[in-house]
Amino acid sequence: MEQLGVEPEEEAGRDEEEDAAQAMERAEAGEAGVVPEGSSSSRVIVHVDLDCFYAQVEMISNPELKGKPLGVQQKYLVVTCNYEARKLGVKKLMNVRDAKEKCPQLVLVNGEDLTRYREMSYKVTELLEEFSPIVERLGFDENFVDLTEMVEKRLQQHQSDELSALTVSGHVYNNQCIGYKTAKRLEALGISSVHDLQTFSPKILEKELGISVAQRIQKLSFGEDTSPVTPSGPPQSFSEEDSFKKCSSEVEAKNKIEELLASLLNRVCQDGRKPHTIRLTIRRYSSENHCSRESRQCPIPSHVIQKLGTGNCDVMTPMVDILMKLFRNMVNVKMPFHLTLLSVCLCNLKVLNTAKKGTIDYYLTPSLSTTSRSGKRSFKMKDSHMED
DNA sequence: TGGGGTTAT
DNA sequence: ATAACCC
Repeated sequence: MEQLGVEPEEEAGRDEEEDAAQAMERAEAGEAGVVPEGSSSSRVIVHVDLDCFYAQVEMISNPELKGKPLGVQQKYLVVTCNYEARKLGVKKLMNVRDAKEKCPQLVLVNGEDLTRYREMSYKVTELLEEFSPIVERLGFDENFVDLTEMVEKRLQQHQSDELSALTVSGHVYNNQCIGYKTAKRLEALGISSVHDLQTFSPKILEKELGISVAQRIQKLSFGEDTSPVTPSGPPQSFSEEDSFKKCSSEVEAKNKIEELLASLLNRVCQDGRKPHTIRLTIRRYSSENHCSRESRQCPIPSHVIQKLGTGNCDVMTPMVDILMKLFRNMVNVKMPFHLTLLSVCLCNLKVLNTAKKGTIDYYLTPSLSTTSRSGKRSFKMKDSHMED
């Protein structure tokens, strides 16, 4: 086996940060899996998966909720719930009506505003980054930490003062992942179990799914995942969306877009980097094909970018104007329309910098090097003079 | 089915 | 710009 993974158990009713810290302590204590014998390819990766994260954040915010069956509601869905609620039959992504029917005592809090969840989520990631900078986020509540280097260092120390080999506990991370679309295609090939996939002809699978997907999922079917833990760093995009039963007029749309944009501007202001692209996404009402969205994006004019984060200058107006142009590009407002979702995204984030052309800093600045992978702690920016 | 995110094409 | 994936 190339890789061992560990999924630390979380404990109910604890502060999320404590959970993460305890998991790491256990990993440090040697409970994480490691293969000492020479194989240089073996890695130690801890998977920290927080259960019912939103519900836990809510219980920390309001301790009176602890001990009660609690669900977090977005629109008419209970997106997650605590263990008390689960015991009483509430499931993730359950309809509010079904949940109330199953569990009349269920306490519901609204979780449509993700601000506090997002903040707590990054606190957890930052905590894990103290152990190793190689932390990859998956959603708001999962982190993968590559502890290979840390463990190897400790192993060397250990070997010098003790003659024993370390005993290893921990289990192979069980990867049963296959997305919806791929699952359908596999089923059409008669593949419905992990075993089916393990024994299926690699050649035919490659023809069917393309070499990249085919080889990857077949390795996964044997529990082998050699993909690196890629440090997530700061987010690549900021977006806010709102879904609703019906939006059928331009003014209505504009009001909602203004709301979304206002929150986004706060977030982007706190981040410090500047978005160079803006995108508007819509979902049209339709009986079928509910999943499909359409979007339009465009560069943010540089004079608008400069005003970002300066607070007093009105950046809303020009940006709303841009968004409404994108809107009318997608929606013929002279015809009746029915939208069920609007989303605004600010992306293509660039670090502002003091680097002048021709200096060492200029060439060392990630946002100016061609690939621009928004450098995080590797390059801390100082004062923000601008010369974009 | 929410309100986010990422990468590949 | 979209599609597919993740939570």
